Amino acid sequence: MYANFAEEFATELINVQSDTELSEALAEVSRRLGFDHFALSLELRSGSREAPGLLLHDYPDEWAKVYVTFDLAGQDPVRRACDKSFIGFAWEMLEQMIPLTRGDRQMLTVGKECGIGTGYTVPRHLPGLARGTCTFAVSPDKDLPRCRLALAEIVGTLALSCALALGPSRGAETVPVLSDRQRECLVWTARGKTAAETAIILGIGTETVIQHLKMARERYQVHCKQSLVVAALFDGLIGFADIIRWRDAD
Amino acid sequence: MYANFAEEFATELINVQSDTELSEALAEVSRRLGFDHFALSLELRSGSREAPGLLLHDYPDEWAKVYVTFDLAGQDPVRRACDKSFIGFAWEMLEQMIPLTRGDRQMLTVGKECGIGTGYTVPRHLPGLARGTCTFAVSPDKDLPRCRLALAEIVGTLALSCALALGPSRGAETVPVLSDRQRECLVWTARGKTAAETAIILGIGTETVIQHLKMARERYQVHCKQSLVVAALFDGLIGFADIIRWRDAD
DNA sequence: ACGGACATACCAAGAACAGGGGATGGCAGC
DNA sequence: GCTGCCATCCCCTGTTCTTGGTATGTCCGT
Repeated sequence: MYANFAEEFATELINVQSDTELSEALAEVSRRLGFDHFALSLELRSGSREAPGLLLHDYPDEWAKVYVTFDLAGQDPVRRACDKSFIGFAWEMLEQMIPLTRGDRQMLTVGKECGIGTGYTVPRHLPGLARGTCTFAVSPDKDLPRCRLALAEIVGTLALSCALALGPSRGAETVPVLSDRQRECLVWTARGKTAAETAIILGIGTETVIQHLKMARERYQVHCKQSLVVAALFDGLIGFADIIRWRDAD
Repeated sequence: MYANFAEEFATELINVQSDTELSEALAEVSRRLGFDHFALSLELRSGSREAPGLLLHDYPDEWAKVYVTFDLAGQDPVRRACDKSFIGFAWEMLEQMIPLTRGDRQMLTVGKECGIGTGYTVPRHLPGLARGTCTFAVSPDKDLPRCRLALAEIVGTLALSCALALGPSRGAETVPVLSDRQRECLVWTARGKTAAETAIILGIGTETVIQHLKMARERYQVHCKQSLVVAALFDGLIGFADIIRWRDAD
């Protein structure tokens, strides 16, 4: 029976034309897989304004309200863990994936009180384009249907692909391009060097370094170092490996 | 059978300790799925220096040699398509995903001549950390085993996860733990807010924000904001999702 | 009940940076 | 030859950060 499950769902998704249809399909399939709730979120990075993204779920109203009003998305440990894994993960694994603060634990507890026990979240990223998650959750008193997690992985991936296809046709993506020198300055900055230190390292003037960083900030339309570093990291212009190794060496 | 296959493979991977073992496991599983070849590549983010990463495959020598000597990786249409999809794709879909140049088509033709007919590639990204693909291919005269593509998706994902785990052993490291308040300040800082702005947002004094950041820097043993943000991002204490959305909103 | 971790608040000196100007030379494309 | 982009350097003003302190009250676990 499971053999065809994924294909069935895939076929179903081909005909999906709207958010609502996708939502209904997901609701049904999550029940059939033995879950009580689903949540799909897709954030598109369109350079422009229009609110890019999609959030479909059938979480209890209470939880949804709490989540939105307190802007818990900004401190959701599940979302953070999504940046660490290629594959879906059960929430029990969170502790092994990322450090949990007290607030994180409390958040999970509040979730339980609102009817979300534990879950399995499928993370997907497209650098510079989109990031998405698809979560399947069960009520507090229940366990995850372990033998269906592989299916959940597939179903989640399919749903996210579908959501992506539903989104705005991605056109002129303007990923800022930095010059080599700008990038070099940026890397050293990310490594924690000051402009003056960077200047010595690169053998140029302090002012020049500041100028490069200034121009880099302009291109990324941010106005401070932190944001610049974060943006460049996210776009893949620089990578952690470029930086982290230098943490003990400096 | 479906569910078990994936779990079997997953169980097998848990015991994998080295590249070679992973390679062998992949070779075997790809045969069982009805493919003739596999290729797994994992690039860990480091723009420069030694290329840290992993390439496992059992492609014909001829093709491997051509691919490497002409540095075809830089112009591989399959790799380009990987930046467009959450889910694995059959190479027949390439045209619908990205524009194919003449060179691209030629490359696919040469591949065929070397014994690689068509394939299914599973792409995965982790912003700032890694980028990986797992491909299952068949000989020129054969078709993809359509009904096993869902399994290939799972198997590919598992293999990539395994490869990632094999990589930089971020094992018994003492990851600094920040208090919730410290983390909040950190998040707003990463979003590009100054201490004063953060203070207003959190409804506390500017000096207090500075104090929190001070203590956070101490715990991470860094002495500037950028490094703090980078370190926290790398450790997963904060995630890109916490930050990026706020780039246009500020 | 006590120590420890946390949140809050303040002070002060000096370094570093953001944002605003200009200015020069090199090099590629049209 | 002009234009545009890049790299380099310089100045200035005001703001923000870093780093070193001190101090109070709360909450939690043992």
